[in-house]
Amino acid sequence: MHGTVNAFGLTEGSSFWNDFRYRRGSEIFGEAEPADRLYQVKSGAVRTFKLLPDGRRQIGDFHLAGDIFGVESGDAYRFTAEAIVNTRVGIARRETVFCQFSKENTFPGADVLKLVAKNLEHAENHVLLLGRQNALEKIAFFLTEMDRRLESPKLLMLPMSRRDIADYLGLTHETVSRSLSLFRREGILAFPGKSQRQIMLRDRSRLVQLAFSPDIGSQLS
Amino acid sequence: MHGTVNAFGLTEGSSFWNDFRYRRGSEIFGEAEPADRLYQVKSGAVRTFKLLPDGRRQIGDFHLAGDIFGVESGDAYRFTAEAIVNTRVGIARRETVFCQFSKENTFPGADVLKLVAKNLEHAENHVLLLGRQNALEKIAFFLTEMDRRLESPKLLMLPMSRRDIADYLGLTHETVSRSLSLFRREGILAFPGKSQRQIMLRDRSRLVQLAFSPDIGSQLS
DNA sequence: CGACTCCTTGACAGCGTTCAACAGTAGTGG
DNA sequence: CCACTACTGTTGAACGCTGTCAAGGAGTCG
Repeated sequence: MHGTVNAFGLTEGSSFWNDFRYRRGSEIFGEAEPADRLYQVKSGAVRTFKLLPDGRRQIGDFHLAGDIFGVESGDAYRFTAEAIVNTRVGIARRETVFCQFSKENTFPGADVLKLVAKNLEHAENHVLLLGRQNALEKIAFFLTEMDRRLESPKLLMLPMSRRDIADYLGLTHETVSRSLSLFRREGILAFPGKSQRQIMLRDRSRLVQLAFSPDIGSQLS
Repeated sequence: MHGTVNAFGLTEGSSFWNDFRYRRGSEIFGEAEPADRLYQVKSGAVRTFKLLPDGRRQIGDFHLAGDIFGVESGDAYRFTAEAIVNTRVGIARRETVFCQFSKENTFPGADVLKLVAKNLEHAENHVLLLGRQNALEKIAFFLTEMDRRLESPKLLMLPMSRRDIADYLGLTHETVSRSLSLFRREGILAFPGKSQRQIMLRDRSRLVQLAFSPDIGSQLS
């Protein structure tokens, strides 16, 4: 075995990751399908979501370069996964990965536990966000989260559409658009590029403050 | 070791559970406290929740007789736990339980993984509920969930208040009350007892249908 | 280049919240 | 056991946040 070992004990650049490519919008795996594989984003981005019978969609999480997704402790995937943009993905058979873990660790299962626990923590925070925060707080929180995960670049290059953001935050794409426009008018962010998905965060501290203050929004014009 | 082994491999009536009692409303553990214990509800009910800085509350889950709670893979609790009514709780030191697991299982970690995975699945469904369902769907879903967990009794005896339900579903207590009244007027449920927490489900199939149909609600008077 | 999709903005509607009042219930203490 | 008090639940009225519907322009992918 070769390659460097990351925080989850998964080797990067190792032989058991087979590279695949997905066109934007294409499905990587479907809800309720047998969960026999594990995935890692090499480049691009992925959304995992659930659908209600009438088509309403709730995105559970976005997966960016380096993220592992498709981790299940049961037999089937509980989300559908789609490529948001053209994406390169590493795929490994579940048994292969877990088997290699067993050889390397005195406490097999610890690493899959760590991955599941990370998902749980994210979902728990997501519940709080969806249940008790208003539109402006949600947008502020989302921007802060993406900024952190993309390591606070000069310019935030979002791979996802307004509708994706809406389906992640429990809003409509119109409300997302309006909230971003409001923040722009307030000078909190700017769209310096041609694409509206390139966002410059001009006041990160203000954004963090807004993420947990329901009333500040109403003070904005 | 004695006692029967349940689905999670935790022995019931076993020696490592120390019994404690909590008055209704009292705190069992607090968010961010060291997570060195594991809990099981013997009788009564518990709520676990997060608070925003300004006091808004989001209940993550209710724990009923038999349920295990306080399972963490990290160092600290991520929720506060309170007794909803006077409650008897079994408490075990975390190391004790995990240690006993190790002796009994060839795959240590599998059982805590199972518990964490169960929490994750619940949180994922909760995200869908909060993000994409309206008030009537939420209430119908909640009643169906409680009915299932209490094993479809003749009369649903809810331990929690309207406000608790509201904070679980991301609503206000007034909206919860109004929705329940609407269902009562429609003959879907009834309050046969003196307490409004005793609910008789008169049409379970209708309730399940309502839980995933946003438009049916508007057809009601 | 052309046909999409994506994003923004406006006008309006409606769902759920907010504020308020009141009745019923239950817990507390004499 | 009863009276007191606080909590709980219901309902009404008005408001406002967010959704819905619509249109138009910008961007992007093939």
